[in-house]
Amino acid sequence: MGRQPCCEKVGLKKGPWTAEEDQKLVAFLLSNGHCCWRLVPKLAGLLRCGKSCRLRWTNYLRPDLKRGLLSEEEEKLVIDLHEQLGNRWSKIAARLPGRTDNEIKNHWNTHIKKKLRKMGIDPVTHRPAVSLAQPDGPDPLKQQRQQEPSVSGAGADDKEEEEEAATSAQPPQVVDSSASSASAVSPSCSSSASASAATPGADVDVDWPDLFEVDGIMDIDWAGFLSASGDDGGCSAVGTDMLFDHYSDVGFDQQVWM
DNA sequence: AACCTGTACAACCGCCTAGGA
DNA sequence: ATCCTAGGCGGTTGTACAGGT
Repeated sequence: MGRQPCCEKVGLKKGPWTAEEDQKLVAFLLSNGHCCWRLVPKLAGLLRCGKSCRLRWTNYLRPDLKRGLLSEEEEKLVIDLHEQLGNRWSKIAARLPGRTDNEIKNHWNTHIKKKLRKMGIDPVTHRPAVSLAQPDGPDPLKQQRQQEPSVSGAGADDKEEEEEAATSAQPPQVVDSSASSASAVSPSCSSSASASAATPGADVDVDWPDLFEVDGIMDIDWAGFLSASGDDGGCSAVGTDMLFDHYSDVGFDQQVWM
């Protein structure tokens, strides 16, 4: 049996993308869009699988992406949305213009999760984590796992448990209200990729040919092209006041965070 | 200066789902 | 109703880099 690979993997390149590959992909997508991701690498002259191209485009090359750290407001929003939606990163990303699910997921796992734990908040339930009463004690994660029923099955069960835990704190009434805002963001940039790429951020006029005079395409300050994004370029330090507000009912010590 | 460890993030993998034949 | 394909999603891994010893 077994599952068919998404594409012929033989002879395909893996690993980090080179600037040249980026240029080829961007040039192709901007001029042609994508009718079918499977054909994109062939037509663009890339030794990559379509899936890889799609990922590279949506997570890294899309011109409407913001770069840099999440702002204070964005981080707060991520926490809010995670509380409602659980690990539905794409849904969360749909509410944050210019951010990708991958980016948010990474930020959550590397930054926010840690901060919440430090604050004594269980990042899954968004409630005070009992086991964190002794921050220097045994690994709170281990204790948490021990408290939970066995999750050796992984997969769907695992997810359901987490969702249940997350939603038990607050019922998931997020009926695709994301749809409205999501449409403005178009994180999946599916069939409208070419359109959204050609007109990133509505009335932004991007001089695309200039892009290819840059060595590594990601050296480009996309934000510079996207004046409509309206943030500070993503370089602002992630503040915490809003988090303190958010969890004020939990009653954690602000000093712990600092 | 060299090595070790931890962190951040890009990329991959496998599963799920929607839509068409 | 069933099968197949492509796209999408979330979890996990790999790697480069920074900081510490």
